[in-house]
Amino acid sequence: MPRTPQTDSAAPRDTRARLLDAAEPLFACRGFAAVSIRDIAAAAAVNVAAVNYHFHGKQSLYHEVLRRVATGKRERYLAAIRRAAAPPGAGLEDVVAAFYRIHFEDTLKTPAGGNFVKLLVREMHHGSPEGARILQEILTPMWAEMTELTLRHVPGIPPDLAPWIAGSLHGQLVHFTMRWHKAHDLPECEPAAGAFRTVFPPLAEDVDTYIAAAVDHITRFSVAGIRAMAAAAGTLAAPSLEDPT
Amino acid sequence: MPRTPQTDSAAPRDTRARLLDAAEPLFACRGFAAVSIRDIAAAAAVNVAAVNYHFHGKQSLYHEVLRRVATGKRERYLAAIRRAAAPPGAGLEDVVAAFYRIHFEDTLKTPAGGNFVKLLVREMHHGSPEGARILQEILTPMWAEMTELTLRHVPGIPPDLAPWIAGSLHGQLVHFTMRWHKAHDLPECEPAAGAFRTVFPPLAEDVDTYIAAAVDHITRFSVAGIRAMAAAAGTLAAPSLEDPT
DNA sequence: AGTTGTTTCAAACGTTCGTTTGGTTGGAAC
DNA sequence: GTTCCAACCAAACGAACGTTTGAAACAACT
Repeated sequence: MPRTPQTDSAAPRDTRARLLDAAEPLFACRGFAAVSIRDIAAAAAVNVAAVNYHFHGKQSLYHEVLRRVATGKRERYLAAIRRAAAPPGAGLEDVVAAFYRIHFEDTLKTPAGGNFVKLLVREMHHGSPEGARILQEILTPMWAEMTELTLRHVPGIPPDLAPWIAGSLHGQLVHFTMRWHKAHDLPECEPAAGAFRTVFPPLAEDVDTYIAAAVDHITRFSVAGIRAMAAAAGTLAAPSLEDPT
Repeated sequence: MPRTPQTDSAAPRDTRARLLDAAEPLFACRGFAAVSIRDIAAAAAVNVAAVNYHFHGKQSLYHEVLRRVATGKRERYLAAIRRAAAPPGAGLEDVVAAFYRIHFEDTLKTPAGGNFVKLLVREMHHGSPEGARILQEILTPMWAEMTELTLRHVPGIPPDLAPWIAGSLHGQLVHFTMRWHKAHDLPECEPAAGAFRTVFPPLAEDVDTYIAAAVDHITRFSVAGIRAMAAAAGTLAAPSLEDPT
């Protein structure tokens, strides 16, 4: 039987939840290997053995963090999409802009969203099969729906071109998301911020200004790209750029 | 006085060079922390102490690897640009396509280029200030020239829009570069390939097919985007998408 | 009060890591 | 032949890590 915790003082939350809360930003900022369970235990103000008691080990704690941020992101996304409720006469611009705005608002302005995208990028670039599997399982349907909803609004896109367009959208999304975090996060989280800002100068100092400009740019840039793909696909099947015969 | 090495047998290259050659793919695939100097020494078939003798330690070896791949990339890029020699009447499409083709040919088809881009992405996402500084110092002029050469061919782009366009180009470049590596590299280098292929299905099985399709797509998509930015900038200063008044 | 089962903790365990040590090798300089 | 020194190597060192241990603390129940 679970006892009501509490030893003596204030309000010690469930040790398990405190570990998850403490581990999430640490893993997001420094990665799995660079965070020791002693760091996590210290941040959560609990004993090191608590990690192996409440979870089976460091790996399981990390996987639990991944599961939590992924499901959180999915739920916030679904809620935001429901709230944004595409108007009847919405065009491609509106849909693309709405998706990007939802993502940036969540990812750049909330700690949970920021941790999610950092863990996601990290896991996709450096991760274990198990970690990538956890994220992929939770997020794949959400991404598929995003792509499908976007491309539904432009006719004449052959199915084999859709993943290319989705790739261009995703690449820009990741770039402009990480660009903000790399340049504006606390130094303890982004130690290489200086060099990054030299290569990619900050495009705005205020979050809301950045989001507005980023949504505006990506939408304009991508909608033109998508329309060009549709137009080219409408004229001939697989045109080659350097063979104008 | 450096003696000619050679103890007895065949042709034992300089131990220093062998360490660099062995360390480069290991660091590129697994990252700095996940590679031990014992791994490197074993791959180079030398003693572990050689790392601290020829370099000052693991970190210095890693920085030397970074320096070598970055300068190698820059030299190959300059040679390729000189070889590609923009024809007099070259349009925006030709310039953009040439840049992407040069990059993909180097990054997807040569081990050195593959190691470079993996180390670069890793260092930009997870790196130390010193590592990022090394790469930034060597690559910044090259990237600035790439952007300048590209945007020179389209008039009417205000200077403050250039970094946004460069970001869109860079984001797509990284996405489609890593997309190939993640899906087609050896399992020992990409352990999460399975999950990655689920989220981002492979777009081609042959490298040359992939490069041709990627260059074609990114060029068409991006040129349309760039032209749209130029057109919008030509009509009004900073038009807002959702304020059509 | 006593028993039970869960939770916490200080301490230690065994491993792996980067680095250092002390000594050997082997060709070049005298 | 002797000296010299860069190069190499087996072995060990100290630190940091993830994990385990055994006992103490605590609330709930009889």
